[in-house]
Amino acid sequence: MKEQQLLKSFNRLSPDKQNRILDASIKEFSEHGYQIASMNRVVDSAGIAKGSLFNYFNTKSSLFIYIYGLALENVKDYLRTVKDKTKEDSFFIRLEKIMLAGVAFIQDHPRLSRIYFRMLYTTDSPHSKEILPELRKLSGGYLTEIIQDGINRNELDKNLDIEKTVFILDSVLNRFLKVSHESQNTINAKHWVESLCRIFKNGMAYK
Amino acid sequence: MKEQQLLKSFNRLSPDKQNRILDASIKEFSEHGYQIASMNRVVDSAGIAKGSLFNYFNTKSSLFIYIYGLALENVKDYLRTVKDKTKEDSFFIRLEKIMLAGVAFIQDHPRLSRIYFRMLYTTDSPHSKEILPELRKLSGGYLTEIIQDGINRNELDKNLDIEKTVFILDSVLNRFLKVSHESQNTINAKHWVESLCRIFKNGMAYK
Amino acid sequence: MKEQQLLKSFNRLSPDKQNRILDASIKEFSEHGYQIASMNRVVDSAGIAKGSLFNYFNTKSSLFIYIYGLALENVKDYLRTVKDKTKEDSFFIRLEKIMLAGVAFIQDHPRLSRIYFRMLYTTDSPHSKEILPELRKLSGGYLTEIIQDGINRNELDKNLDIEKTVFILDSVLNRFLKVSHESQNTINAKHWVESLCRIFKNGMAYK
Amino acid sequence: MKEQQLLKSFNRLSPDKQNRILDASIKEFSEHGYQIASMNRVVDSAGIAKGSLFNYFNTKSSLFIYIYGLALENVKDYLRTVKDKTKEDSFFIRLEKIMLAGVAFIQDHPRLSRIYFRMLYTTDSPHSKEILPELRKLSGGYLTEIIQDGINRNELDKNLDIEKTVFILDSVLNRFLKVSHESQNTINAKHWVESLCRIFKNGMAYK
DNA sequence: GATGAATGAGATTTCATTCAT
DNA sequence: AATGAATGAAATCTCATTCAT
Repeated sequence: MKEQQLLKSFNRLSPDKQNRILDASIKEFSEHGYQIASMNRVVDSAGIAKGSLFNYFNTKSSLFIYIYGLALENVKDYLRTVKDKTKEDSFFIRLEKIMLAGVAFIQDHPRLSRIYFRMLYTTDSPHSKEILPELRKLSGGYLTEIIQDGINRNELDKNLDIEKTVFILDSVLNRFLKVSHESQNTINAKHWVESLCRIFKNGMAYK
Repeated sequence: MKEQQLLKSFNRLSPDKQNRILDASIKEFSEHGYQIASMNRVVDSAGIAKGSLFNYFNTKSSLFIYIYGLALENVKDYLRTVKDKTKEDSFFIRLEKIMLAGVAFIQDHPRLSRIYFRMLYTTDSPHSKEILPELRKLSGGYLTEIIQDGINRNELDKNLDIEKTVFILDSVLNRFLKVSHESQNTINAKHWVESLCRIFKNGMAYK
Repeated sequence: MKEQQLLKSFNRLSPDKQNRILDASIKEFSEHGYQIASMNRVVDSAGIAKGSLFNYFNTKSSLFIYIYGLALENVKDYLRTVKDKTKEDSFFIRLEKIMLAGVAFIQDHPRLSRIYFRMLYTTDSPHSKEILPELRKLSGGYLTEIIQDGINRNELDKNLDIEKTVFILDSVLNRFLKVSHESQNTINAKHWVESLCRIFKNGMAYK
Repeated sequence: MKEQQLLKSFNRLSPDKQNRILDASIKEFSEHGYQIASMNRVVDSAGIAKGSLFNYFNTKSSLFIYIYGLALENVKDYLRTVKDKTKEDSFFIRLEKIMLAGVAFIQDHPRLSRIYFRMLYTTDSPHSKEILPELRKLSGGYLTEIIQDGINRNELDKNLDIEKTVFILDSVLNRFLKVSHESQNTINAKHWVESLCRIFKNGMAYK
């Protein structure tokens, strides 16, 4: 309830001020991670008083959680959108489109992406113990649905161990997006995606 | 040369003291990562004077690099050993054994493993810009050799795109070991490994 | 701009607190010079928290520069005042008055004087490479004007090498003031000044 | 007696080692002054054990005093030599030669010169309270003799106030040498010396 | 005589948070 | 609601000196 009130307080600010604060916070957390991020730098770069920031967000931790929530909302939106858009595609085409949409998302939201990747790979944030499983469950559930669709349409092997298949796709997808993020999209994404999906489809064994 | 002298200085210490310092440092870096790791805590937990630690390692950064080097040596040893031991095995058997050996390594060296995983996934360490590619090259080269062996023996598809295959195996392997590390080996590793390799072998498509 | 803000921050303090901080800083820098001066001692002697001092002045260096600026302003004021007051005097009378006014200045501002002398003679301060020439130019320009006045009024030798004359007067003046400062004004300033000026006037040669 | 023993201990070292230590010490004190000079850097740069340096010189302070004594001996030698060499010259010629010899000394011994100038102008060394008057007395006595010679030969005004004349010459001489030292001898020393001496000789007044 | 490991005080600076105005 | 002064703990690192070997 208190928290609610605080956010109300933040939400009542002028959009311009809200944006300055969000920009500064996203920048800070994406560049430094949670622990090293500095509230001092946030207020300096947002051009507000130090006390004000603590009026809107009681603690550094709660500011972070707010920012993290934003990043998560964005990711969820993207996942939902791309799922809907590819409803009619066959499984492997759909997978390709999902991966390429991820690359595009990273290009459009580099700093939010960085926060998202940090959450996936570090443990220095508040609630990180709860966040990581939450994220894994999110992408796991998502891929499970896609795979189930593929099975239902007779595009995937009926005897597939779904849990392991999800694991493989999730691992490769995340790593691919991370590399794409780190390399600042200089790789040929389309070619990579096609090659990876071909291997998923056919396996590696000699035929 | 100066560096050499410093390490000499550390190496001249009694093995007991060396171990106390290494234990404390590994613990600190594995629990907190580079930036948050505290030299104060290291000296407290090693039971030495603050000045002494800085006599052995000029800076926090150089202590970290030393510890990182240790972790890397251990990983390299393990990789070499398991490759030699599995020379005669067919590709997918070999892959299974490598993965299971990784799980065993993590059980035996939980803190070094954590440092290794940190290096793979964070960017807050000195030289991390150089370290990550170095590690990727290490595991990439390793897997390339294993795959090439498999192709030479007609166990793998001759038309495989090796680079992408390495990418897939590396992603899944790392993620699997990371999960195994995080879950403290409570999962059924053998079952997982078999299932994952079966999918690698056969692919996901309906037949 | 940031600097501006910081000074604002300091200027907003109560005059009493400002003075305690200035007193403590001037004392510290005048007694120890820049490098040995200790921010710890400053906060202790000013009776403020360590963090506070760094709120007002980001760094030791910027505190020093502020204090140095104060000293410089005081010196410039004194120079301007005494020049105006002695407009009508003949050259050597004027010179005497300037020197005696310097002695008085030192008596009134012993610690600022010490900082000023430190800047003239040491190289351990930030920007000291730029400061020394700045100070030399200040006193050089000043003396040049005085001398030029003397020449215009036919009180000084028309063939004087002005640059060298400035050099001589500057050297002796500074040394005289420094000695006066070190001896805590126990010498007979008036007598010294008269004697020195007589030699300047007549030279040393046998006539 | 203890001190004596220590120096004996230092003097018994091989000339090579002595020189390495002296070089390192002179470098350190000339670059940093007494307080900032670091015994650690001295041993590093001399390539000896830390304990050894403290065997030869009990304390940082006594090392400094030894080095300072060296610088002083060098200066005294130079003063004696140039005085003897110019016995036959008339006063103002002699003065010119003394000044130019000073410039040459600085060129030959830049680091000892720096230590000497530091002693003249800073107060951060042990015994600096006693050292400064000692140095002033040294150069004062020296100039007094030279001036007295000039008076005896009827080259200088018999009514000169010797004390003040010494003061003027000492001030200008020191400042001139300091500037020469700082400018790394890029000024035209001969021209400066002649001009300065001409003014000393004739005075500044309109004739 | 030579060595260098050991020490702990002290240096500057950053930090999240509080609270009176 | 907004402000920014105040705080002291904690960070990394340097230092001259001692002393057992």
